[in-house]
Amino acid sequence: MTRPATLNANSDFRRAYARGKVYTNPALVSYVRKNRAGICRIGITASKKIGNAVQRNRARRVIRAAAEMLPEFKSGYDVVFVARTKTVFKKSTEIRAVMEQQMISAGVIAPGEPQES
RNA sequence: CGAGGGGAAUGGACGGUCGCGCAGAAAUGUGAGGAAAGUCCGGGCUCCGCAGAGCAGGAUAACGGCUAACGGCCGCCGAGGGUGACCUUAAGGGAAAGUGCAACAGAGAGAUACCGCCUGCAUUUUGCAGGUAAGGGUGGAAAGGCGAGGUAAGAGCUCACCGGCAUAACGGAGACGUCUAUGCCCUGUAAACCCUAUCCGGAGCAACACCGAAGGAAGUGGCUUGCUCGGCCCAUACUUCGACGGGUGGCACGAGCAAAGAAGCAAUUCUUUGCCUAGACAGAUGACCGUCUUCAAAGACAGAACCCGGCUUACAGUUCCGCUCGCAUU
RNA sequence: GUGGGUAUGGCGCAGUUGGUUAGCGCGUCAGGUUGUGGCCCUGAAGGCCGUCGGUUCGAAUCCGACUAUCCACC
Repeated sequence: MTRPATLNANSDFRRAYARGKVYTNPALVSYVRKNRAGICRIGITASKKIGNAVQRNRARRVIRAAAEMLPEFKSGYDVVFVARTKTVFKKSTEIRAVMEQQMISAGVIAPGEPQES
């Protein structure tokens, strides 16, 4: 998928945490919520618990690279990916497998679609 | 061969595919560090204010130099540590301006008489008065140390020697050193108050300027450093709400980088030539693969946020150049 | 970016113009009391005062560097 629109506002993140569906894994946590904008937006967070600035940047980049390897998301969803401590030590291909499974469960991507990469 | 000490460098290299920030019409170019970190100092820049003055407050502390400046660096002296190479230096102004403190122990902590010694009086063991800091004991520290003279016993009371401090002379650019002379109010503490010398206006790029919003609403005299004096603007001013909001600039050509030469022990400075090398605003570097180096292929510490000079702290592995000590051999 | 605070037994806190041996409450352990438990009484253990270094005769206290954590402002 191409690089989508990003979530910026704190209120959007709070809405996703409060009302979205949660999918957890030791390497990645995903919050999915429908929006009314008609487009798909993605937010990535890496808290101070992850580590220093290098490790937080690394976690964000790995998650972004994993998302770009997946097929196009259905429009009308806000997706928030939260990095965890183990995300830093994973490769993007490992994150992609976890993310694909979570997105299929959420119905954001259809199962069995051919992968772009 | 073993042990150690100093200085310098590197922080995998090259290439391919997909993707990202910035510049560009496009092709394409370019894209994190030695510490970008901590924010401990110093400066540039911007605004406030302004002929500003004083007090308060803060910082620094041998000497000479470098620098835009510094609490930094270089050189050098003193002190301390090490057999040595070398290292540390908040230990490096003033205790002889003044004040304070020195618990416990001890008789007594710049002030003294517990034991002791000596003298006198009373006198039986002893008691009282005076003198005394040589000896005992306490303590981290006890009148600078030690010897002689001297004395009733003693005492820098006097003298010689030694240490410390101050002044003078000589050498040195200076800190300082040397020997000599003279004097001495010779415990420690100034990371206790303090004194001396030097320096410091305040705030920070979320500064600041402009555009837009609605020149909308409410309130009040306000600004100038903590205080005082002095000064400035006066309702077109200031504060709050609107508004933890939007956009543009500030924003990268700079105390810049590289090479060569010159001055200097060095820090550093000068001259010439060449180069342009991140600029985001929720924030750009990721994924996969090949070759080489390697036992092994990335696995150290770590991500610019206005910009520089330092300091401090973190750091896997590797390389290079001097030096010291010990043992052995020639 | 700027400024400030805190760190002391398992927990919550005192103690900082330097002084001998660092206290308090709760908790823990042992004993007593009770038919048993609680309450209560008695006693004990548990601290290199966040780390490293310095000043001093002597540092939880003063000074410097570092670490962790909390807070405020623009």
